[in-house]
Amino acid sequence: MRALILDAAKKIFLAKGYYQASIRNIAEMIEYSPGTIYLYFKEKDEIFHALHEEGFRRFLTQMQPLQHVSEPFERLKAMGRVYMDFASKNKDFYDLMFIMQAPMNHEKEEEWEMGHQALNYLKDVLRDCQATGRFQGKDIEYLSFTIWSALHGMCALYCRERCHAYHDKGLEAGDLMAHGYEYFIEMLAKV
Amino acid sequence: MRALILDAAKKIFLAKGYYQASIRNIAEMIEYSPGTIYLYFKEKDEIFHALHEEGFRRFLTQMQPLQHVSEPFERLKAMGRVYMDFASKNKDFYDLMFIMQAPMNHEKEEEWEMGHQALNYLKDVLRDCQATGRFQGKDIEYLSFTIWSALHGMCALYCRERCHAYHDKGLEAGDLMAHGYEYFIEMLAKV
DNA sequence: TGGTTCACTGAACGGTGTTCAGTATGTTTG
DNA sequence: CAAACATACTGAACACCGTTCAGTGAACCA
Repeated sequence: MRALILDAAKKIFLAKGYYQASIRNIAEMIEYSPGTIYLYFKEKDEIFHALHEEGFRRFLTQMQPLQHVSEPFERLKAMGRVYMDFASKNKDFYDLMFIMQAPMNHEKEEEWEMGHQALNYLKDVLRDCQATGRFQGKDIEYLSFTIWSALHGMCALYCRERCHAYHDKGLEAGDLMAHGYEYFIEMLAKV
Repeated sequence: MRALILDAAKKIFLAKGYYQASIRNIAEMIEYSPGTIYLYFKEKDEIFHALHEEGFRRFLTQMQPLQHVSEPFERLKAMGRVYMDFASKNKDFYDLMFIMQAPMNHEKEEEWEMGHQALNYLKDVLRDCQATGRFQGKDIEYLSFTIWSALHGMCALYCRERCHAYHDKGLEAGDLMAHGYEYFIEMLAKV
């Protein structure tokens, strides 16, 4: 039943966004009464959280294979590409995971476990880079934040349609993301 | 009257966010009935839009003086600092302007005029940088996107509380932003 | 057969954005 | 001065929302 609800919720959440999606919509889709959903989830946020986790599971699944790329900087570049790719192809999951406000209210910070794991992948690869002589003298915390931010910035502008600012130039979002990433990596390679 | 409504709306919007803020709240604050607000604004989105514009007005007001910094790369750095500063000190305006989803639905893209102006400030300073030999061979559109994204990324993670991922390390958001910016500028200087 | 448990319902509560017939206060005109 | 019109505002109503909970019916066990 939980799975049935989550499946419908996923469709509706991702199609309409957190606030436009309603418990009644979800109930209608699975042909149950709204009350039923509350037998399986304490509140709307809890459904959100379950999807949040699924997003991170997918995300980590795509990241994990890259741990086998041995050259650290190559690994870092590959991880970045996968990150951007994940956002492009799972716009709504990305939004849910990194932009939406809804769930963080309730101080459920312990549930960010998977987020920390993803961040650790990044920090690890940066440490490995340092072992090969890159990023000398840089603080891993600050550096990881800088890199994460640069990628997140592009993805967030994309997800929230701020790339339209470039539309009149005939530039399509995918192009922007690809070139933006390329430029950033070039900068990163020189630091 | 419009001003009275906007003033109350600003307080409530910025305190509660777009979706938590209600027309009834605003009406209550100014001691009028909810219906009255609809005599001055077609819908909730229109109030949002008015605030959106005020945000950009403030933003541009802080940017404008920097046009007098003559050395282009110094001007770029100063603009970046002002951008980050604006986001830190006007978190809610920043959210409204660059993250919230609400208003963009209605294809009111012509109203992004001020956004374009801000973006042009960035592109102009980049062209000036190129004239002094920096950023050779780089496309202004892509480069401006890369830079905007890097700053936006930090601000967006800050606004939507994703910096908490660093909290257990005793790192405060302001620190992260400052060092993240510093690192990014260092990278930019080398490209 | 009676009692208990379980899954589910749907009306109800207090909230939301939005509309609109109605009111009450000027202002203008005959 | 009175009648006609204009303006400013109200607040009940509509259709939605998340959430709760008394009640229903079927399944199981004694």
